[in-house]
Amino acid sequence: MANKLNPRQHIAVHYIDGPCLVLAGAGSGKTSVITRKIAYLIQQCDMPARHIAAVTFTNKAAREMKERVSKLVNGAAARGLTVSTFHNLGLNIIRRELKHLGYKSGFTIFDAEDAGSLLKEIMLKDGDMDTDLVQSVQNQISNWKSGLVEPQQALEHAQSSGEQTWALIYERYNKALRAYNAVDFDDLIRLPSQLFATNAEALGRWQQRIRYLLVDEYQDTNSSQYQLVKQLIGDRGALTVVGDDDQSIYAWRGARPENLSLLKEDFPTLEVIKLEQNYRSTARILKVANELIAHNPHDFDKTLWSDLGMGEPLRLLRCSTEDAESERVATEIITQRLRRQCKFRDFAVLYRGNHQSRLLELKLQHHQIPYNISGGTSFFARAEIKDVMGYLRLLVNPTDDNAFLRIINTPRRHIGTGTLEALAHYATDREVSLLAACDEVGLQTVLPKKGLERLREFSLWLSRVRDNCHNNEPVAAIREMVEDIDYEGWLYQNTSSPTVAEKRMDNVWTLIDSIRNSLEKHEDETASNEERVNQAVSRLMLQDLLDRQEEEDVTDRVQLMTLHASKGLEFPHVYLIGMEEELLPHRNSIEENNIEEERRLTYVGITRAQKTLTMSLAATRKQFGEKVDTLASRFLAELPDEDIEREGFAPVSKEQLEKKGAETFSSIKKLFD
DNA sequence: AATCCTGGAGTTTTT
DNA sequence: CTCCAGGATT
Repeated sequence: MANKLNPRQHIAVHYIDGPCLVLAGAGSGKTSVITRKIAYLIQQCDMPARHIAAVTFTNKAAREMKERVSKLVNGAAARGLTVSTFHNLGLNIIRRELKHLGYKSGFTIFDAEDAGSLLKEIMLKDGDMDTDLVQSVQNQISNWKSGLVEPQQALEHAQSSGEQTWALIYERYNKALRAYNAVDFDDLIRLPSQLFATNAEALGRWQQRIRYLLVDEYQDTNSSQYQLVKQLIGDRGALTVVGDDDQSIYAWRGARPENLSLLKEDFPTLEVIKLEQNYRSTARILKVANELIAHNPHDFDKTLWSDLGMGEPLRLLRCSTEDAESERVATEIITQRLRRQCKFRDFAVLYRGNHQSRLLELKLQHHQIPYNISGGTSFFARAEIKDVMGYLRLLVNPTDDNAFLRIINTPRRHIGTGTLEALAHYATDREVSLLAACDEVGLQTVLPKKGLERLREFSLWLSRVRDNCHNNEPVAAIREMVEDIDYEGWLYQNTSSPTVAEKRMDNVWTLIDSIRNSLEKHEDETASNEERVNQAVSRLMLQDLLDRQEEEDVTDRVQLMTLHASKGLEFPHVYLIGMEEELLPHRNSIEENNIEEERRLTYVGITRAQKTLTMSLAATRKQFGEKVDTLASRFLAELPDEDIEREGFAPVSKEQLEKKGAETFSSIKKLFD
């Protein structure tokens, strides 16, 4: 958007005299404000780009922002600009301050799965606890970490012996991470913030480096992220944050929307600028959205408006069953596409829970409507990627036992559970890593010859790969490694069809290719091969360079996604399905009395629509096998009647509805024939 | 090691 | 109902 800024946007971009909060409603051009402000700082304020940092929550947002900045500022001037996720910024800080943090080069970043298995191990060994609780303990630890609670404090505040046990596990977990030279995702924020609290010199270095900070989606920050922001800013006030309290939908994973209000207290000179002009939706859609969200309490009042015209009324379809609902949406898309002369990609179907997509998929397939589901298994969660990453992680960090266990028998090396258990036992006793234990002399006393031989062979092989990687061309060494283990052959053997195996192998090459990219892009003459590979792998562990992969199917397809996944996106025609009590608002949220967040979720859904919005519900729905009568969502009652056309609210028999569906469909079929 | 059976649960998700 | 994990069975 190189177009003109509106007056409010203009103020937001040019205000640099102090901390600045931009309350940016949905579709009000917040990304423009951030990118234009970066350009303004560089071009008009002569601030070197390397002293500016912009922080977002997702890699995708960061990428998009980088692109938009580079269109505004010429490449040379933008050199050194930091646009990254919170986690990536944290990673960079940790990397630079390794020695002050007591970590060694080549540390590992544990993902949720790794962290979970580590916890499980701890709970089995030290606590003799029910492993069903692993998930809950993991959540609790994440909450503690993002809420800046140290194990010590957790222990002190424990109200029961149960809580005490959890706090102790938390402590052991942190110690174990250090032993593995590993950090988890929360540590990427927590450790820098901890360092800055205790080490004024380090803080000074980074305050020197970052002289202006911009934060996107501020309502999604958690306590430790806010802490980090405050530390970096100090008393200089060189801060712009952009956010929308009405779009806070991640409180359940630690986000603190009240961080927006806290800004006013922590920065008394805070300048608050509201962006209320919406460039996305019709006035009618905004009117409905405004009415809905007005039912939530507000610290900041905000009313979206647009000059895109009133637009069509919204529609609300009440179908007999969830089957009829999906069928209706599918046939609607066919008719509307023809009537409005638009593309499949102009339609999005939004829903509360992933399971709601299943029926929809069936119906869309049946009508041969191309669609795309966002979510599901990400590129990074794929087994083949985790396997190869396991090798890379072990290459970079020999103490990474999780990686060791993942790959020791992938492909098969005929090392049985008995051998591994003995190895693990030995390693725990000596307090060395599994890989290191393989080479210890004492091991032969506890292991059969064959098992020992195989372990030694593996260890020797890996150190050869490591040497090769450090002394020669790293990417070639990694390719050789993958060929050496005949991963391809293993894939073909262990996959149902050759085409699937081929695709998986493609993914592996993509992964290796992105390492090549990463090494080229971050060419650091001073760093050794080892250091460069370490850095590339740790970036990969944040799936930084990889998730663009998923975007390449932005062809002409209907978009299916959860309400959560839809945040930040927009579509000409939106279907919001399942507008029922217990679904939206979700049953659990009703129980937890968390209606406000559900209302915001609905608000996010409504404000995705540019031209038309159609909501739907089913009168009955199968729940865990049995048919249940549903209740219309309470949110529907909060919307203005005069802007919504209702259909299916007079008693309509199932036969009639089906007939209607069939009629629409056959009339369309004629058009095709 | 691979497969079958049983029981329990059943939101949202990024890094 | 449908999916998963984990145990039991082959």
